[in-house]
Amino acid sequence: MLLADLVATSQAVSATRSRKAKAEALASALRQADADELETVVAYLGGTLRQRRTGLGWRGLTDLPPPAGEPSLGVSEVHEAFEAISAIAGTGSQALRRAAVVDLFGRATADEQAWLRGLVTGEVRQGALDAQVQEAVAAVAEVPLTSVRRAAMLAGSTLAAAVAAFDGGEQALAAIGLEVGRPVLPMLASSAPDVGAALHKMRGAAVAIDAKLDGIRIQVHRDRDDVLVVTRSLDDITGRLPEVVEIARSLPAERFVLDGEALLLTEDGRPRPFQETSSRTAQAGGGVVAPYFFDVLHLDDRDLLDEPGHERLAVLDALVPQRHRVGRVVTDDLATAEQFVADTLAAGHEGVVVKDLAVRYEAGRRGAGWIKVKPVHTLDLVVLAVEWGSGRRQGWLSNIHLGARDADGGFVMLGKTFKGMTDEMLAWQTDRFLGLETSRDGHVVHVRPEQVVEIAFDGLQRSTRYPGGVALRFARVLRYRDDKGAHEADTIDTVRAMA
DNA sequence: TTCCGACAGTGGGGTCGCAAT
DNA sequence: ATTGCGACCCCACTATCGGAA
Repeated sequence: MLLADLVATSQAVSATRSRKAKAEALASALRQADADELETVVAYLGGTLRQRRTGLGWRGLTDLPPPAGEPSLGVSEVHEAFEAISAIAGTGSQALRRAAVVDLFGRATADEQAWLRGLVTGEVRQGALDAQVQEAVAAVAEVPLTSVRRAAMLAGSTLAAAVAAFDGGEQALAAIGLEVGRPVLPMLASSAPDVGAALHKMRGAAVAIDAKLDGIRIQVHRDRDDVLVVTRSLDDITGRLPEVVEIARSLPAERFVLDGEALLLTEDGRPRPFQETSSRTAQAGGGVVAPYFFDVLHLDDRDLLDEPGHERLAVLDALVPQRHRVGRVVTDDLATAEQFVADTLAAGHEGVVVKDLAVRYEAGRRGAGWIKVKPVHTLDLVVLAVEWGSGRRQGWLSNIHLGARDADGGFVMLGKTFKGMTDEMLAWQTDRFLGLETSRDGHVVHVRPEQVVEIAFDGLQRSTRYPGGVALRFARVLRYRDDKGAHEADTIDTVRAMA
């Protein structure tokens, strides 16, 4: 199969908004693929390379050679080229990598170059990724979609599920189960503004409320002496968390899979800021990053994924000592729930996760069974500049620069945000900020600091990037405030007092 | 007919290691 | 020694489609 066929498919997928039509287009490309190139085709249709890291990014793909006039590259040929490039990563030979890139891209047409660049940077943007590919795989292999999805979650890979579906059909898919030592996509939580709303969504069902720790999500597999620790994206970080490995080995069982959070604590048991856990997790030394578990997926040849939450928690409590579990309360009473939230926040944690005790462990899903609740802070800030958007925001001013007032009438930048804007707001702010424009610098439009915006955020973090030494975490727009002038915006002193 | 779950897209700040300067 | 890039950690939010209610 030619790369050009894949690029044409991707263009057809982009051209329609119908998800069914997208899946149809993906399926017809799958039907054309030879058996020996199927894995590459599945990966590429889903917008991902088969290599975890290539050392290439947007910068490494500027200054490309002139494109070829006619398409000639085969799909497998492209995969082999990226294999070679990936092998160079880590050897330190930039010149070799550059030569390989020039060779590959020099054989690609202009369309193919652009598409390959998107593939490398993860910006294929065809309105279809894993989920649509799974749909196409199910259609072509003539197996139920639910079987493909389930296998993909349990194998931690759509590619593995696709291979099973094509090789052995529904039987092969069904044979993919939870395997100790093979990471599973973690279950995720949806969110609610407060515990009252979360409990309401549970419709009176019995719930467990867990403390939400602000660390690194970990999945820990142990098979006798073998321990594997992976992150939310299933990266292996076993070597960086020796304390977690030790604790896993100390638990009274031979084989298990645990879900939890790794977190750096101070001597007195207070959680350290996320930045410190992150730093300590990226290297060794400098304090103990301990695990705090909240779920168990497998214990000594017993799969627990399909057991209800209350059953899994009973197993967890029997396996893991309390000092390595997250704080938890089981209740259906709002006042008890609110008290637990207050206590958890007072202990320095990020928030809570409300969990329906009846639901199974839905690997890879952001289900309604788990709902996170975190407190939100707000500030009235002034827009200092705006950036032109890309993709569906092309032609709109999108990403806004935020500043707090300082003592001598100036402003201190605290970060940027593009979140929380409706299309209507994007249209309005494009017009508004062009009216306030003072100068341009690349894709940045500087404006007179007159527009006040109410910003929600999760907290403040230490910053070396911004002049005030602090930055907003997860900033998003709530609304523009036309009832306030810039002189009434919050000050950097107010911000520092919050930190 | 309306509602809502799941997806994809659009980017944010911070951390590290590594190579080029 | 400093800087820029790539790869991952943590993410929130809106628009949209299509099946569920």
